[in-house]
Amino acid sequence: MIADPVARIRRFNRAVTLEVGALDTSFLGRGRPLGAARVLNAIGQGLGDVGEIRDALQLDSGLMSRLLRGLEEEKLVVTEPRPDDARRRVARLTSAGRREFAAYERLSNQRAAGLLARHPHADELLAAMDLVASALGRERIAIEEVDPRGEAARHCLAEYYAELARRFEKGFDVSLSRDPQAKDMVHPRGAFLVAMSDGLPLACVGLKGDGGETAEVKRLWVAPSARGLGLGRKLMAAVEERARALGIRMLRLDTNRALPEARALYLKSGWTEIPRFNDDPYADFFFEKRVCAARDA
Amino acid sequence: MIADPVARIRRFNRAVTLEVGALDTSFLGRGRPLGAARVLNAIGQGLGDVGEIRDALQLDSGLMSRLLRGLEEEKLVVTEPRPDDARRRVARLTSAGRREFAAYERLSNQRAAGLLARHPHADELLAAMDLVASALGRERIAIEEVDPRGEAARHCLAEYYAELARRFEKGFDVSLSRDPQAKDMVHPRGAFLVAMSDGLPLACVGLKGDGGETAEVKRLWVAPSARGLGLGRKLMAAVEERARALGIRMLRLDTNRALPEARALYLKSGWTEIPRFNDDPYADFFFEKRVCAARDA
DNA sequence: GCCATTATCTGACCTAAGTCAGATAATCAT
DNA sequence: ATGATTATCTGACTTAGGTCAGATAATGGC
Repeated sequence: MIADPVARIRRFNRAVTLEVGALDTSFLGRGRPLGAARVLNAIGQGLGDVGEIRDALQLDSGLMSRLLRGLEEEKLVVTEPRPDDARRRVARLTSAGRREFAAYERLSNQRAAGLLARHPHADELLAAMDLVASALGRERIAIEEVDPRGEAARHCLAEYYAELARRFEKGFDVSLSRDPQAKDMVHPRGAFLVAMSDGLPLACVGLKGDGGETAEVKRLWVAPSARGLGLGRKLMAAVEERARALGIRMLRLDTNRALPEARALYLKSGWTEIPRFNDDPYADFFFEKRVCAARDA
Repeated sequence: MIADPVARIRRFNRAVTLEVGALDTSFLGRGRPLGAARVLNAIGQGLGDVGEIRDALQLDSGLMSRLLRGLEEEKLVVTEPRPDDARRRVARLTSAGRREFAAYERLSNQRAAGLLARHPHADELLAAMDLVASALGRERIAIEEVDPRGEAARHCLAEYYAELARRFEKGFDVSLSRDPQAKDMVHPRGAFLVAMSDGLPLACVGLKGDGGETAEVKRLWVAPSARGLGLGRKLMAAVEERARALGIRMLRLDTNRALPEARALYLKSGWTEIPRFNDDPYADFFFEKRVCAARDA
């Protein structure tokens, strides 16, 4: 009873409400109501269109308008009609606005850093926070196609290689593996997909093509804090879809015996085991799947 | 940069604000503003004194008074002066109030249960939530003396035995260990202390005495989600203090080689290793510490 | 018994947030 | 060109939450 799951969630809610409540009122620490601070923050994050901000913050149009007027009176923001459609207006920060936005950012960062400094095992705390945030925000996870040399992809790949090094019996050295060139994983030969959750990349998969009708699926990885959310399955479906759009007819992949959950996923989602098709020292199992085929035929 | 700890904490804050914000407005789901719902909830939790509620919810006395009048008008609450001091008033729920309180409880429980049901690895999510809640609430962890047969103690001991079974090479069977009688761990022979964090017991330790000047420290355990917060050290200090108050002059304990962190704690906090003093099959190391001695002498 | 203290309540007032019905002006479809 | 649609703004109004200066009444110390 005392460890009743529901009671534990409610304890979590109380703990977090206290902490996050303090965070909200810290916005008031700069003498501006929360609503105005939120709008300033949204503009600082890069939102410009008034309608966009309104949607993002779920504000009534009247309220939005007034908050914007207030920020204009403070000379933190200027608005102007959009050249291509003069009904819409775009807002941007003045230099004073940028200073003020930076001050809010600093405050938030200080609070977060303070929390970390107070906790002796910051790594575990962060991992737990990631897990909770991913679970709570699972409806807001979006699959995006990104540049495999960009920040999000590099983050995923670094975590992926580190995990292989931990899990493979003999460790993992990326230079021994058949490392695909990044240019084989960008349009129009291939693609690189990541699952983004509020700015944090949680999972990735690469599609490596050579311009022909066959391509290879590589680098499937899901962050430990996001396992169980079905991201592997979603990414595999997305990469198949992407391959179909690129005119690819046959997909292949290889995997290692130290990754049983990956093999289970492939078996479960329509892949067929085939004989070895390369000499990668880390590859133990080989699969293929035809795309563009009639469904369930 | 993308995995910058501060950015990750802020992502956590955003995810949780959305979830907890929805929770707050769900209080509005019963047509009552948040303030009134909070007061009703506080009374339902057992707070009676008006001043106590005011302190707990951090409300201005004027606002508190008005919220209470509102609940009285709704016939959910009655207040009366306290017999021993007629300046103070106590509030309690009417039967309609109890029904309303129960409805809020049901709503909260449903929300929590819904969250669990949506997540495939509920255990890990709960463990992560416990860890975050314990870290955020570390200033609000209190050490209490409890009955070793009570709910909090039984919860700790069950977790403790389960952990020993996992970590000992040959498993753990409590019947083989020299299990102290509960009556040896209550006043005036001994004590049982738990560290409580908002209703959840996070750690425990027992002091087993026989009425003489020597006693034994047993059953030191810290929940995995609370390790690194210094609770082990705090409990050992508290149990020493408690022993001193009971007139005990010498403490002893034994521990197993599979628990290196416990041994390190004893070595670090002034315990002396001594020869085996019992035939417990699970004991590998033995320590003693003199209490009532001059500090650092 | 008297006075300072304490707990609660009341009235006056304020700000933040949000709602809603038009007003205004630009754009789109025909 | 004209009427419907769209984006934003303005004014009037409401509710929630909160502050503050006394009012009221009970208590405790002397």
